[in-house]
Amino acid sequence: MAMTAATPDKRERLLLLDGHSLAYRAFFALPVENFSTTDGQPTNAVYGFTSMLINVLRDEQPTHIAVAFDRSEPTFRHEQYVEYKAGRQKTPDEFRSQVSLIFEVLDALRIPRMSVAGFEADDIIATLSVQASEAGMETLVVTGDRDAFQLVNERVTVLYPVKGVSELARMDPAAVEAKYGVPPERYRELAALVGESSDNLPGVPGVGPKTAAKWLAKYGDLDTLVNRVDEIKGKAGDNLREHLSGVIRNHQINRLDTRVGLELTPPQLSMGQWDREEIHTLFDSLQFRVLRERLYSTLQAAEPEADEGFDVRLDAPEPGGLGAWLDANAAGRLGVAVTGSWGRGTGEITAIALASKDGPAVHLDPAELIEDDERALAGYLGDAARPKAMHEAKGPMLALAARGIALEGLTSDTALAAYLALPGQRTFDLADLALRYLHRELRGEAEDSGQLTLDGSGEEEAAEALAVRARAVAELADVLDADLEKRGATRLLHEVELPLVGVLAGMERAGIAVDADHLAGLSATLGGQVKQQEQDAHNAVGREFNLGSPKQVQQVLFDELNLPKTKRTKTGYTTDSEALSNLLEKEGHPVLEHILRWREVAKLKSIVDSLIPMADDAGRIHTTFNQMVAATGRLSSTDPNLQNIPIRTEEGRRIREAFVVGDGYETLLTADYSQIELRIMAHLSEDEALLEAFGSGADFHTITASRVFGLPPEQIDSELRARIKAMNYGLAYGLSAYGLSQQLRIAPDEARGLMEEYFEQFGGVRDYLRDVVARARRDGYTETILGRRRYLPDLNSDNRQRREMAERMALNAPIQGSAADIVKVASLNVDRALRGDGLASRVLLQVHDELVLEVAPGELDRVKELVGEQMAGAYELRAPLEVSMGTGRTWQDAAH
DNA sequence: TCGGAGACGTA
DNA sequence: CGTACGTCTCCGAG
Repeated sequence: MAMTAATPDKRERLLLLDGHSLAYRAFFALPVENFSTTDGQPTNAVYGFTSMLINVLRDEQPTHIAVAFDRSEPTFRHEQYVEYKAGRQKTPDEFRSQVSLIFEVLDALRIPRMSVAGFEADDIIATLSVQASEAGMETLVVTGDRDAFQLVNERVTVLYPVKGVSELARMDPAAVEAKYGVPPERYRELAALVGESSDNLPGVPGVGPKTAAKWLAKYGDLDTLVNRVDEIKGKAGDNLREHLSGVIRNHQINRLDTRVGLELTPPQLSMGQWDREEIHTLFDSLQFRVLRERLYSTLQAAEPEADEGFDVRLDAPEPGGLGAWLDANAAGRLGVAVTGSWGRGTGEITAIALASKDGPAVHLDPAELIEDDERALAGYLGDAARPKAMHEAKGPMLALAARGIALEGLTSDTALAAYLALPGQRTFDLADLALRYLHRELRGEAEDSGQLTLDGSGEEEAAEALAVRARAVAELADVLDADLEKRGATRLLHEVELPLVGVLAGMERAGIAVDADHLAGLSATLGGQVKQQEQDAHNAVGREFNLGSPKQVQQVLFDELNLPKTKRTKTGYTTDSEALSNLLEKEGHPVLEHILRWREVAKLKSIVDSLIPMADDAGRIHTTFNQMVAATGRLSSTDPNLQNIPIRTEEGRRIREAFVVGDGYETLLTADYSQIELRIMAHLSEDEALLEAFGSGADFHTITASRVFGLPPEQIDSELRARIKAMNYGLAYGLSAYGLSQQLRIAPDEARGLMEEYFEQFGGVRDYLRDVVARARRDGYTETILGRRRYLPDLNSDNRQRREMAERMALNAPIQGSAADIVKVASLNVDRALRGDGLASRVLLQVHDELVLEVAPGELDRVKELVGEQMAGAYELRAPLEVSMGTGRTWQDAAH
């Protein structure tokens, strides 16, 4: 950390910021195009302000702090001079929407913000700086308003942004004098002569800082200058005499008031403890990732409660003594921490530590254990009756399984528990959770007391660090148990998420077989097409360009070919497939077809090429399922993502043909839920008409369409059916009439009429959707059928974009989340039933509403029956779940 | 080298 | 101006 002149001393140091002035600076310094959230909320001012704030906290290490804001009401200056600040441009809307976000940042950081009717931020700052000086404090003022220079003295320094938001000029008395030629106490007089256009305070024409400083130097002060104004010669002298009253007025108005009545005094402004959770949530929603990291590294030391670590005693049982140690120390739940590596369905353990929440710990290197101890360890880990807690157990589970060690008896996974408590978080770092829930730093106590020996090779430290993790997990598990109980998520954790860990590990371990030759063939075919389309596109334009660069595509289409502009994006005009298809229809330029086609085949080729090297020696691909990322409760799949393998196009489906049944198995089986989300919507809304439509057994979209249009089902053509199908699905996403009109390419009025008629028939759905949002607004969260919550604080945001986004999330979360609940229960039950019946068939993949299984020879009939039963019976909905299945050698063949 | 932006694959 | 994800590529900032 760079700390030269700014090295903190013992003295108390008050930091005062001018909120509006700095935010306004940031607003114009940072391009709004580059600083917006994905949902379009501009954040350039918040970002710049927060960035400056963090920098100055880091560099100046203040002990006290406040941020002052202007108010919209007129101030005493307006009373003195009606033209004060007249002629200012109206504050841009993009700026105004960010002020409340800045308030949120400050509130989360527990930084007091102050504003007083009738006064400007500068007056508050002036008052506080005087009071601070009297209290013996040093003051730093950060503002983009030069008026503050009048406050500068030995105890008050102004930090003035010079360019952008990253550099602050340190204005102490010497710096002010060097820049303006007058000492700070004369600055007001100089400013009165020069004027301030942004405040609509005109100065003397032709007089700049140079001349003004010269006069003040010659006459000593403004009073004397005014008294002897006749002595000044030349044009400047004439101007001064002519504008003398203005100068005197300026001098009165630019004086900062140092006697504003305030509720807090400088000693009351000490830096408080900020709320890590709030900052997480807020910065997540603002999409400030880098800033959050910077904030944490700056303020980590400022978390006063976090000065404790974990005091763990490490036992070293004799060889052969592990069993006895476990009998003595593992009566209750132990925390288990593991180092090693894992992924792609396998892994390796390098060390393992066990610790109860208040007893001793043990650290083991599995490679060095004698046989007795290894047996004792495996026996303990595999014993379902001996409770354990881990943090992110799935990876270690894979690594243990690779050693032939089973892991049973997991009664908590602290990451998973935290995910249920705070499903919107991005990460569930153990150190973060220890701080948040235990108010402790993830480190040993020895380090704290300085007893750490530095001669070791680091092995001891590593062992202690792992023991600390095990201990932290043990303690955290209890606290999270209590937290989940309060949130009503205990059963969800113990009966769904925890047992699912093992099922997912099994799926990852199994992997799915691929036909390498088929993939290679596809890659070659697609490669040829990519080349061809690229060539054709270049020929159609008459020059080469990079089809993979949206920027170059924009240039070709809109600058060179002068095609009509499409919808705006942050950086230009969109070239997405919808826009290009529209252009193709209207303009018919051949290059459009080639770009679209190129994108299609290039995408497919990239998927194929990414899969090829993923296959292991046995020709199987192992994805990783993430159980803690989706805010709604869904799983996600990475490395590779097997939940987005193409299916919509003929060529896409060719990729599905590459996923095949593996050696020793008879066939693949896919089983999926029909319209699970719509059934859930019918269930939750209890809309009689909708439930009846599901009960009738006929085509759901046709039946609902026939009700809406008042026609018999046989008169519902594909066009009418498609409209209602779009409505049916769109409702669960918070679709608007406008959105529907866009999708169906009909007039907004027509779409609105369609929605009205729909709700006429299915009023229960409308009531339910309304109610869901209202309840979420009141409670702060939505809930699924199994009690999985999603917290949506933005439902009460005063920012419309954010609020409406949160409303759509509130509509969708119970539906998507309940579907996720059901599929998870189904996965568990299918797996359990397969094991229970001693079958060798196994689940390989879960794709949101679909399971893919590999069926062992001779088991197909039993497996089909079992899967159908377990999936349909996973949850009793008022619109009963329906499952359809298909089998085949490949994933594609198994489609149905 | 990293990360944002744009595009696009799935449910 | 319809939710939830992950990955690829390009390209500018560091």
